Amino acid sequence: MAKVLTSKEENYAQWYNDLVLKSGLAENSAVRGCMVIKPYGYAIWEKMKEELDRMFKATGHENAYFPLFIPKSFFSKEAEHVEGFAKECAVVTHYRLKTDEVNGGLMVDPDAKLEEELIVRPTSETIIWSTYKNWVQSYRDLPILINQWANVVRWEMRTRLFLRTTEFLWQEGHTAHATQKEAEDETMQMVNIYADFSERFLGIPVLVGSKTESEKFAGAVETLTIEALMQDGKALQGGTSHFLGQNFAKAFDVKFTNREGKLDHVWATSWGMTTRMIGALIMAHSDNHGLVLPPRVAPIQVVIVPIYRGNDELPPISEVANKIKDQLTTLGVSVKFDDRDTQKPGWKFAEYELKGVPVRLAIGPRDIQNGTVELARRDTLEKKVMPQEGIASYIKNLLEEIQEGIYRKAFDFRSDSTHRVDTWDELVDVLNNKGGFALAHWDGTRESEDKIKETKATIRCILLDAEQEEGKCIVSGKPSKQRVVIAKAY
RNA sequence: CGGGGUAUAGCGCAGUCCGGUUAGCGCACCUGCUUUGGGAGCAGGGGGUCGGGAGUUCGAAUCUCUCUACCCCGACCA
Repeated sequence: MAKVLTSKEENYAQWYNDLVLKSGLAENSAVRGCMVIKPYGYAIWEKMKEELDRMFKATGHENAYFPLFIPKSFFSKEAEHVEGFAKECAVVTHYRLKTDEVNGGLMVDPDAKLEEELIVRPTSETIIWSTYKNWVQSYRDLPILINQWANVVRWEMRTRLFLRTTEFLWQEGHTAHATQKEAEDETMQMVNIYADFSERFLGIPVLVGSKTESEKFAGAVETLTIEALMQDGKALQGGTSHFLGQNFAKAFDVKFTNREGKLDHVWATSWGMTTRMIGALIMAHSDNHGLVLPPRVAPIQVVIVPIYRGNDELPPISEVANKIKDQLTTLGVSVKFDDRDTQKPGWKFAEYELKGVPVRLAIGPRDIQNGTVELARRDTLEKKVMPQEGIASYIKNLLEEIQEGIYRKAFDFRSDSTHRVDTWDELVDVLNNKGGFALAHWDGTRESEDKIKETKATIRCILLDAEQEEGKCIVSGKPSKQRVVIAKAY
């Protein structure tokens, strides 16, 4: 096979980039740091969206939409929030262009300067909480359980396709509650939804934990996260779910009368997952032949490739192919019959491998004679000849098996890449030589955390379900009750 | 924002040091024939303001100045 991808072993970052481009998921655009998501990549996003949306609605959330622009003054209301986002905001200062009489072309009309600049949202807490203020007077108005599908802009220094782009797509949930407990439960519920989605749908095992003080969301009391492990041993933060306490309610003066007739500030959460998860999906499962997509997110689950010479051989093949396609469609499987005569079979095999289609069927004259098809699995690259009879239900089951197999493989990789370390030297050894997650005792101080950061790794999270054990901080030697997860990350 | 690099056909590159025919090569594209069970072969063909601007020169992809864009490495981040 012609080599179109740089191998993972040769250069992992290059492999990733090649893969995104060659498989047709996305490409860089004319705009710095912004990508074009191509149809195949967008189809994956639509699948993810569809499933997440279903999960949100099943837990009582509704979709709404808030403005792209946020008045600058809104940002200054929550101190930590400003601090966190001010450095990466795109700002609208004018509302009109005019012809440049001197240099030709267009120029910003200096007479069209805005009274107050508008920020292109990097996240919507501020505009949403300024709105919620008008929606809440009584505990009867609570909870508010809203999600929005949107694009946001963060002016990052360096960008990478899907992993970090200036503009990205995401969903952001913003809920308001009458009690602390209810908001905390919501925060927990949503991080668990992300974990479930990631594992069951994307086939990516995740650790669920809380962020340290220094790593949490700007303006949050607590940030819960899901952390996944990529094949190069680096961690990637998936979704995050924030317990915002009463911070935003206080900043935007959102008060309500509770059951006891007393005035109180509303309790808040926010949670989000982004197109970055497509990057995680790619890096978690794919190989040197291309993407490996779990069946549940694959836009095409089965592709049928006819093999024929001359137009006489095609009709009987098409007949069988269409029959199998219909059977699969009835079972809810998405199928593409690629009968283009502009590409050869070998070309198509390579192409669908690159695109990560889970199951490929090849049907040629031999199969017509014998009543068979050739079935190839993308995840294991196994091929075998199967009878046409009963192939649809076989594939239906096989897709489940593949979904499970992909998850299992990622899970085993993570297990093999998770190391308990008890000394500083062991930590450095894991980070520099082995990669993956290091589980280590930490004394909970900022000083020790900063020391860990000098290795270029960070504390990814404090596991929610970690076992309690006596230990000593690998930095300070001070006592610690449980281990935290340390890794280099994207 | 610091350090390094790049800009020549849709993509990837050579040519630039040392100025001089009509700016090449691979892939892709188009036409024809032969092919089709793992990215086909042969023949023919199309496609370029050499990133923009200014300068030096008889002559600039090549030298000088300038602007712009992008990439890589760091600090920031989902």
